[in-house]
Amino acid sequence: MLMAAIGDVARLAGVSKATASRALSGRGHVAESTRHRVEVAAAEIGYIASPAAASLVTGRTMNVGVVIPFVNRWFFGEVLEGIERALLGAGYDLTLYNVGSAGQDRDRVFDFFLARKRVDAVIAVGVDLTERETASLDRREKPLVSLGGSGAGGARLSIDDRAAGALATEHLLHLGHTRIAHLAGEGALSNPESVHGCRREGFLEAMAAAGHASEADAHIVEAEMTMPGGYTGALQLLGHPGRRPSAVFAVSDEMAFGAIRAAERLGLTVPGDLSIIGVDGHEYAEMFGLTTIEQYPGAQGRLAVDVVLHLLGEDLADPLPDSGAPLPTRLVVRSSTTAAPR
Amino acid sequence: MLMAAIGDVARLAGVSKATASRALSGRGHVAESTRHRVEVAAAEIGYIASPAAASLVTGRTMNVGVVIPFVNRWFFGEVLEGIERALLGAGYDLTLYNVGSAGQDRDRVFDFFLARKRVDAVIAVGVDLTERETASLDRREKPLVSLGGSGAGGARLSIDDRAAGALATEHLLHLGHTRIAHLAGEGALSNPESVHGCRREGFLEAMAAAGHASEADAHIVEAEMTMPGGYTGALQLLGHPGRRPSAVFAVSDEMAFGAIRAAERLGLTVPGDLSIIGVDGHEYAEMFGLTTIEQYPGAQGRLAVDVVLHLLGEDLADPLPDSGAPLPTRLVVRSSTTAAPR
DNA sequence: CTGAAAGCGCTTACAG
DNA sequence: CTGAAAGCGCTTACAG
Repeated sequence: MLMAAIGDVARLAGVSKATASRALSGRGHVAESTRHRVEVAAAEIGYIASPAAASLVTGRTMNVGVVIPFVNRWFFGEVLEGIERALLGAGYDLTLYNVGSAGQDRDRVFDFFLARKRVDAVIAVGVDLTERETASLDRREKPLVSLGGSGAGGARLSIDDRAAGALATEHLLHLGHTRIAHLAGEGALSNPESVHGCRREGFLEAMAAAGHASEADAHIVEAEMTMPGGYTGALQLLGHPGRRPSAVFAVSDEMAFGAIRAAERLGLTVPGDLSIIGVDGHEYAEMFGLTTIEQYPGAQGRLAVDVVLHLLGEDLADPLPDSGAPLPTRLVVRSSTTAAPR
Repeated sequence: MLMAAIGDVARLAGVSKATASRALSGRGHVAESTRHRVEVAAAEIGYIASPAAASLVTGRTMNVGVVIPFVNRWFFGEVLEGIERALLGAGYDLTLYNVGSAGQDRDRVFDFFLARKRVDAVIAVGVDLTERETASLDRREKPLVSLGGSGAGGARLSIDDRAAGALATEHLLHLGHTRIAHLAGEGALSNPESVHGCRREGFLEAMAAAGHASEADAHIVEAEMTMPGGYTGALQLLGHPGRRPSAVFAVSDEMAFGAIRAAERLGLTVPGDLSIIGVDGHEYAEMFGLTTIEQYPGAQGRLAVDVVLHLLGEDLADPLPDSGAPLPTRLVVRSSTTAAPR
């Protein structure tokens, strides 16, 4: 009684376990009256199927693993919430693997945790996957969807980070700025395929196209993609006497917020003395008056789930959008950018 | 071959499935040489046990459910990361249920997802649990640890929120402030058992003890516990002509950051015109120069896991600290608070 | 539309 | 120390 099994339901409803199973799962034909009797019986004794038993025979766990390097940075948190909601809605569980850069923990997750038959599929968020990692999932025939980040294999979803970097830069160029600095993410130079690497490329391209290639190179500072990272990086950029930039393109909104504070600390007004643009559409952007290239991480997470469900053979109400097309972004101009001082 | 079973390992090692199982799990006696042969065989064919099969017979899933209302607020994100790391280290999976205030989603999580035999235990973070919810877990004999939040049943871990609120207020009183406002969390008044409800109580107690009871009541504003919430709330508090407070106790650091920006926007200097104190020890606190009552959410998450493992009968290396004792906090004074203007 | 039987891949008494 | 057998709780061909 403590843990009613399907046999108990069957007995109470006066049917076989097979029929009870069919009635409850909705697979296979069952007479309407029978189904009703089974449902009543199940409700009466509070029957809930054992996922382990079901999984053992069906091979499906109704569980999706999510590999994500951060939980506490806005973009990642939003994606995670979007994924969770969509998965829950579809009756799936979400198993969280919070692992970042390569290392022991990450190997353990891929080699042990994900290799077991515990998840039906994997969503990797902002992870630069190694060949070994994708191959491992491939071998186990686990569908893989990756959102942002680099690596071959699996379905890939991402905005056009290079275009976003170029657009942000062009916005500043368009306002007449030429001394434009870039607050880049750590490893942007050494890892050009990464999200922040691509945005840096976009910055350089736009600057080169406008004839400021040499200017650009000298004005890139890499820092942690957080508000304190942006603060520290911007202090470095703005405190240097002489060639102070008149505009900064920050690779993320969180860094841009830090840059705003750094400017204020140095007595510079934004945007009077310094224009600042970010990328993300962070929920604080409005409060900071930040011009940014919005993206929609919550929707991205939900889309990743749609793709996963599709790969798992679930019928979806809505058709999937064009695969391969970059995810939507939008330039939102606020008060942190203005025309270059004459 | 694609998915090697324990029978394959046994055959290759020339032993029975029972022996292979014992050798691999470490339960029961196996000759050293036999164990070695089995391990070699398992490694050779890349054998990984099916958790579903094991769980079906042992009744253990090696999986802990975490119920958490936010992922993207600093305290919650830190707790979640702490829990994840500790669980992973102990070989457990973490299933994430991102549900907040009561509602359909939350009922579904407790009635369906958590009721199944899919998790061995539950950690609830910052959730005010209803009796029905704790009873449901109790009935299924699922250990429950809750961190912050209210509700009977299960092991409870939390800082002394009332004391934290009182201490923050006393710090300001000690500096000579009397017109002290409180930026409270939403629902602090209507839900006095909640985290922000307790901190509000502490504020009122300290103010009353100092003879400023009537002053206090008039200076409480409730807002969302985020930076924009703090910004909006503080604008309201500070923009009102006449009786402007000289100090603000914000229920969380994130709100305090918003209050700092609001003050600046209104042309007030911090701490010259306004002292501000928060609670949390947010990673941005140093950058903002914020005086705060630190707590240690990462360590809290790890501790919650220790308690859960203990309840699950796992032997722990370190003994558990006093149960019942509040979790540690520490007043860290920075540049956002100073003596009251004369 | 329904039931009897087999089987998913493990672990665990029970013998020896 | 090791093995044969039973069984965890489901689902799914296979019959009827």
